[in-house]
Amino acid sequence: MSRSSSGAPFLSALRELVSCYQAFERYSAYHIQGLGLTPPQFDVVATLGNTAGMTFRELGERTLITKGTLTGVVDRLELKEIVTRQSSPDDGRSTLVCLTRKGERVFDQAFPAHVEHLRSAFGRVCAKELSTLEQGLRTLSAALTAADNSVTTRGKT
Amino acid sequence: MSRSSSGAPFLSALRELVSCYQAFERYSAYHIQGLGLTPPQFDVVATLGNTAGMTFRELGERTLITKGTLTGVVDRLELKEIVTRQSSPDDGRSTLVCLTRKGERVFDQAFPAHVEHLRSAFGRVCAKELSTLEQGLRTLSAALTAADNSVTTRGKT
DNA sequence: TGACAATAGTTCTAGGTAGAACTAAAGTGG
DNA sequence: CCACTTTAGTTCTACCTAGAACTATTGTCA
Repeated sequence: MSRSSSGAPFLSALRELVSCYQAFERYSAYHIQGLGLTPPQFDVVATLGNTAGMTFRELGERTLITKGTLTGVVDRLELKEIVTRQSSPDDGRSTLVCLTRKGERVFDQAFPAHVEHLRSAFGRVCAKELSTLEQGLRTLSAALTAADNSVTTRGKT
Repeated sequence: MSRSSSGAPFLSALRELVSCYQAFERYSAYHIQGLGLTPPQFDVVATLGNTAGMTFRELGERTLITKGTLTGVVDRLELKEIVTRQSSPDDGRSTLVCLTRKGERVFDQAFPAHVEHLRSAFGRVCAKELSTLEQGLRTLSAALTAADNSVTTRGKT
């Protein structure tokens, strides 16, 4: 999707979106890996922080990781003794994922440090510009979602 | 990286960046998979289109796919008879990747269709807003790159 | 020209990804 | 109460991913 010279003006905005996202991922992942976690693992730990645990379903909704993938991510966090699986008392189908004591320590140390890491990049952009950017992204997201709906619902009425 | 409520204002811009990118990926991938290709495979085909072929190195630079990954992507395109590997006449180390005749047909059919698919989403956003967005993304990319450099070069002077 | 460094691809490892098929446990409606 | 449907997780397949180690070739320079 990294097209170069081509006839359509919107493609250059698109290229910028992709490369900005990749720059963020790179920057973020660099720090997270220094903590001994992968980005999805960090995402799970950050989501479970300061909660009493949650089901796979809930965890998947918040992290945007699909359930099949989540099984593996939680497996590896369990091996590292950062989370545990506990069967839900009120629903025999669901499993609660909770931070262990060690997991809480990881969260308390890693989460603020990561936010600080991000701030040291985002802080270079003035607040006004950041909010304009956020608004533009919102508009584009909406356009993509709208276009997506009008394509994927073709004839499903 | 999909943090919810938290103390820092820049996190909401960040969330928007991630979800916008994901919306784009979803929208784009949906169409590409309808063509029987994966997004990286399409990226390779689109890059090779209207060229006489290029080396793995060049192809990797343009698609932002690292060489280890590229080997596998090209393997699968070769199985589908969309590209071929040819050893370079002037450098015994390098391999040229070229579209086959079938690959060219795929390109001619898929590439304009995909640009059109994208236009039907991006066209919903006015040109002015799109260009403001592009500028904001550029600024943020630069901030991320700058922050990245000042972190990864720690003491490497 | 002969050691040594750089470069091009491949291979291997560990992990993430979606989606489909599967199992078990709840709900639901007759 | 029993079939039927839905929901929760797991498993499986096929793919992408980076990065490190490896092979083969080429360039360098003394």
